[in-house]
Amino acid sequence: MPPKNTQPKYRQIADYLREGILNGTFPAGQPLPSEEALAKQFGVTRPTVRQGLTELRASGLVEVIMGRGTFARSPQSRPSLTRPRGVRLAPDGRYMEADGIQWTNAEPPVATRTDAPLALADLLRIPPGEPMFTYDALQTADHGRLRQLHRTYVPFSVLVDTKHEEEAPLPAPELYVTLAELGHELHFTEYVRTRMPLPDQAQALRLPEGVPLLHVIRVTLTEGDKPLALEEFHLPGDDLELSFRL
Amino acid sequence: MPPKNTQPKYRQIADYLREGILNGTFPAGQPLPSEEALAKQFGVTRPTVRQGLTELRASGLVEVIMGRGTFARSPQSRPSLTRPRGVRLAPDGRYMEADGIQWTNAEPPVATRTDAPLALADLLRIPPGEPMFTYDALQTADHGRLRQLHRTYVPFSVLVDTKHEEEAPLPAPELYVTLAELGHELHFTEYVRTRMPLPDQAQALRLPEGVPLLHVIRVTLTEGDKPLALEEFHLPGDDLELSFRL
DNA sequence: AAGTGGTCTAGACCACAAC
DNA sequence: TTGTGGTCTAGACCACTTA
Repeated sequence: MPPKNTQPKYRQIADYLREGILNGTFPAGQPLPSEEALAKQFGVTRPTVRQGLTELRASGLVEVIMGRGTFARSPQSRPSLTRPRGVRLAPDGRYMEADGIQWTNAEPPVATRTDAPLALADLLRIPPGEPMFTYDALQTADHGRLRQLHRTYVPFSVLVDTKHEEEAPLPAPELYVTLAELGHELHFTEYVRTRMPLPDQAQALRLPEGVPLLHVIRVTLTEGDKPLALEEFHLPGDDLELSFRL
Repeated sequence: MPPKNTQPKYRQIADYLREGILNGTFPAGQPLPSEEALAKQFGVTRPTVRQGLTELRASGLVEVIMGRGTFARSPQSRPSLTRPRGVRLAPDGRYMEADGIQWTNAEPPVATRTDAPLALADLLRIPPGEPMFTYDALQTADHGRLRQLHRTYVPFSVLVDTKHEEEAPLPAPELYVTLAELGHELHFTEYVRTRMPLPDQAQALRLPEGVPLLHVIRVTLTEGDKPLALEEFHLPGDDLELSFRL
């Protein structure tokens, strides 16, 4: 038996379209041929065409607008926004993000208490299960065009013998002032990961199909590298890059 | 007419399975019910079940092994590897990656000349179209368990009046020595992006379905912030995180 | 051999957008 | 009204894995 070296039809269709999108035959923003037209062109039925298109959607190369058509997305172009990561200490004792973005909470932030899951306990060097103050916020800027999910964790143990023992501290950037007032010189480490969003994350961040998340964990440390607090950021992976000075 | 508030069947199936994966009903590494079983359970046909499973695949929650079944993937757990980003200058004048990983080229690296595309010309502050030395390598470490795509760009203009005017310089880390010998004190900025891989990238990095890429651009600069060279890294987005000290 | 997922057909009917 | 994509059926046959 000769080896089978033919690709499945739906993949040939996907390859044809991807090729066209990357080489400019199907320019970004322009509609692809309709599913019906592709079915006729390739001599297959519509479900087969759709199977190919599903691949392109999952890889973010294509965007579907209901009732209008399937559109090529700009692929590997430059992100429109670069966010320098860092925290600056102003002369007045306040802290500012290096990117200078002014966020507002889309909804009132949710303050709760969480027991530290293993992964976070590890980064905070506290026992798993230790209670933490938790802040949860969906933040927007630039009239809703920028979005991020922001979560703050402060272990109870960090705040014993302070006025915050019973009352939740404010989230960053005020949190940094609170921590600095405990007598520490703060510094920060960030951990960057990526993954595909869950449906609720995709909705909150208005992510198109096939667009991953950037997941940033920022740990606030003392000068002696003792972890004080942890923040989680979920950022849209399209049209955004982070920059770090090494 | 009452508003239609029923989810499509395939999405109900996807939600049911995703829920089960996240809450432990379907533990990571364990097989989900077969497509046939799910079809019977939900009273639908197999294509409908598969449409739901396609969603979970694209979001990386599920892995399919041909002939064996569909398996839950560990979702948001901690990555097994943290790579501190940075470059260290050893006393002997050599440079080392902060993560200490020793990479070997899976295949001989490909040296070519490229004309600077707009996005890279911008970061290197050279005119678009200026020729650059280019190195391309698929690197592995830890017996092939770690993989990264590495590309180096050095504009011709940086190397005029040096012995490398005609002969391509070696890629990093030797490149840094070469650049330092031009009399510069080097520093580095990294830009982090994410996106879904193209098929060839997914294959080279052995990425499972639904796993995004980390795309890191490192620019080597003089003490006066003049860009000298640029490297691109494509890293698997699962099971890996980058860390940066701010 | 039995069980799994992979590919594909040939339709049907619906929801949405533009004209 | 027409054209687009969205959902779903009821199969068929194939390829791969395990026993």
